[in-house]
Amino acid sequence: MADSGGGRGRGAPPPGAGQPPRPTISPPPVSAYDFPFHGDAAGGEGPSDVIPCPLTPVSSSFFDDVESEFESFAQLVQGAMNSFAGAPPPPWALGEELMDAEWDLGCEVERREEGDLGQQNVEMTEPSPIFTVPPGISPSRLLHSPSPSPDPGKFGMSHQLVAAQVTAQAVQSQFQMHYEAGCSSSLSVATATSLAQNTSPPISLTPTQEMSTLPSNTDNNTFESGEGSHSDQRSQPAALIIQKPPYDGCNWRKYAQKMLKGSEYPRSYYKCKHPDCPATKMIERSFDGQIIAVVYRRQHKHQRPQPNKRAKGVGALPSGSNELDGNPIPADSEPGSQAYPGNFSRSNETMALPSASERDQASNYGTPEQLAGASGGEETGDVEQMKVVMMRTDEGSDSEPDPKRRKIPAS
DNA sequence: GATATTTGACCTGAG
DNA sequence: CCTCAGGTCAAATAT
Repeated sequence: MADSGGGRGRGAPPPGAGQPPRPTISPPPVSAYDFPFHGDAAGGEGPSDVIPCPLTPVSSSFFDDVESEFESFAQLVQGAMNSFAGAPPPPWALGEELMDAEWDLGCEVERREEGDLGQQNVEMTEPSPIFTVPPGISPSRLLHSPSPSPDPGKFGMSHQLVAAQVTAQAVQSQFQMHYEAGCSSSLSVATATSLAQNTSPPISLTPTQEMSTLPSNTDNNTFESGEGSHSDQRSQPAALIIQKPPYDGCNWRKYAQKMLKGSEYPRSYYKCKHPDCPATKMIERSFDGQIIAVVYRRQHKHQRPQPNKRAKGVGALPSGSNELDGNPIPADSEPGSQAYPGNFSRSNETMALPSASERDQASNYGTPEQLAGASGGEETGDVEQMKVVMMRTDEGSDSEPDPKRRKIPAS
């Protein structure tokens, strides 16, 4: 009710000020264990290495926490970093990997909540490297990053948040690297972008603008920049860039936007336009328009549009399939960015111009098999149950009925 | 005029 | 049982 009243309107406030150079982080290969579920939903082709979607719990609390427990937090981060550091930063296209992984899983990336984070935290500390911190980025930097309003009391959470943040950063960085390299893979998932970019001078650990630049397939990702042109974005990271939700291959319709309590950024809710598709996704964006986190919920019940392996291209929509739902591509869908990953299960090859969207898409769609399975009734009897939580292993995610379903009016 | 987005209200679940 | 927070709906508005 009233919560949304806060900051509605995703207006994009003035971009914060300049941002520090983006650090480079190379995400290391992640083991499937990261994704407890989905083993091969993809149809078997799924990559064994799955990278957890970097959903970063973005919220002001993060900063708060961080600040309050700065030291501890630093330590925590450092520890995590150390672990990561050990992993070799393969130049592989993270985006693709991610995509595949997500896709295979049909992954529903779920933003880890505080509680969930706890687990994450554990993982972070564990030897299993979620990502490595390349020379470009120094953990110390992260550690030293200033944090805005401290909020003592949430220590535990801060760690988790931090961890998540770091992960996200890593991923983001990676994506960016790819982009720059010419790889168009992008991370649609939650990347922690500068959480505090403008809001506060805080943590510099966020590669922020990366996201903004990333998708830049110029034509595909339609960024809404206050004024700037896409080209500028590349060079001007600080510019206010509003990233549109990544195109997943299906059309999403924004049906709501809300300000979360602990978050400084509003969360946008999108629904798959497909009639039967219960898939929804939530995107958190910073005021700058950067995507901070993307969470997918439920799987698409419909078949994913067939990507004709056409690379993006403005007119490269997959033939006919582009209309995924028969609807014109909404702004959110990022017209033009349709490079669907070939199949739900795999898309690497197709990704000529993978954009964040692709990844996104992958994450939501079930692979054909999955889809079928869903209907068939494997465990997916209901897509809703498909809620796969990236690291949430403790909860019975499968038993999740429907997060919050509004009661249906009797009439 | 149609479609998409915005926004307040409502509902549900968790604490 | 109550309150809080999150998620969704639907009307209003914008494009």
